[in-house]
Amino acid sequence: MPELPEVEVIRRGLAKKLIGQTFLHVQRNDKRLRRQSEAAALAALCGKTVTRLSRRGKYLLIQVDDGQTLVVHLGMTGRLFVLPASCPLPSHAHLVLTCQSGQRLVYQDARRFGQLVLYPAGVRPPELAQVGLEPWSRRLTPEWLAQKSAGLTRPVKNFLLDGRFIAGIGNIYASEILFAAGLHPQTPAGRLSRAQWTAVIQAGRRILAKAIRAGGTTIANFADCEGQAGLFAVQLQVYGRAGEPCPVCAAPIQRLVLAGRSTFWCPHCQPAAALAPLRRKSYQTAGG
DNA sequence: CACCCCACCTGCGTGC
DNA sequence: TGCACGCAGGTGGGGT
Repeated sequence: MPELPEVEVIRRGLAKKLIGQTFLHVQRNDKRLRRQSEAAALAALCGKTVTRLSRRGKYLLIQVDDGQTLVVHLGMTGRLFVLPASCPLPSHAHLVLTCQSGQRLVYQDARRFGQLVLYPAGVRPPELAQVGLEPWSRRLTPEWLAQKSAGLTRPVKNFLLDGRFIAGIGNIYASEILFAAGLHPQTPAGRLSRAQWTAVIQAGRRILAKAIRAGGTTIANFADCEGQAGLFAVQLQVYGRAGEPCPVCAAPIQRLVLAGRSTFWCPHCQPAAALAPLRRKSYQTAGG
């Protein structure tokens, strides 16, 4: 689930159900997460009313009326959903917040790569300081990306996965965005032209927005308490499709591993020839 | 610095 | 049926 679109879909769904709800009971199991507050600290949510749900990159922020903020990260397998009182808890339910309506907010995470940290009022969560620009930020421009990537030789795929630059892009959408932008995933980040960065920004915004819209149909399943099985109805063009024909040109989709992560691309639509290192020079001096 | 590798976990699909 | 293995949507600490 957990790239920006999925977190945003969850945020919107939870906002409808949780804002104004008061937590009457806090239940935390003894399994460690990647980052966590102690169970005793989480108990401070008891009696507090949800005022706001926001998102920063892949982090979900649940704010309550005394100013505390529960910062949630879903890791690889984390899920957040609201269960009717009658529904049994699923396995790997690490945090259960019972509302005055009887509904329960559940954090479930099989692999436990996620985070549940409660910060007091006035404290700025330090992990958010590392989060880069939101994809729709006005500050996200081809010039900004050119500056940040100047001199970097790492593949542009790895650059997109580095949330300190653009926040929220994960392994699936990195491949999808580069396909839409017509860029070979191994292109050195520092060699992209201004036009290529523009294509990355535009493809990124379009694909992420489309995924959010598609994910909207998914959250309803959570509401109906059948959230276990195959969720995201996102139309993936290349991810996970090695050997299948490219939806644009029918060439077989290729798979390669970059920074230890599966990467999918079309050899015809994303030719390595797009490297064009010559074009970079004038652009680098111009773009700063 | 920049970059890569790997650990952190459980579950699922595949092939023997 | 059982088991070993590879793979999985993320992050960040540590090594090169």
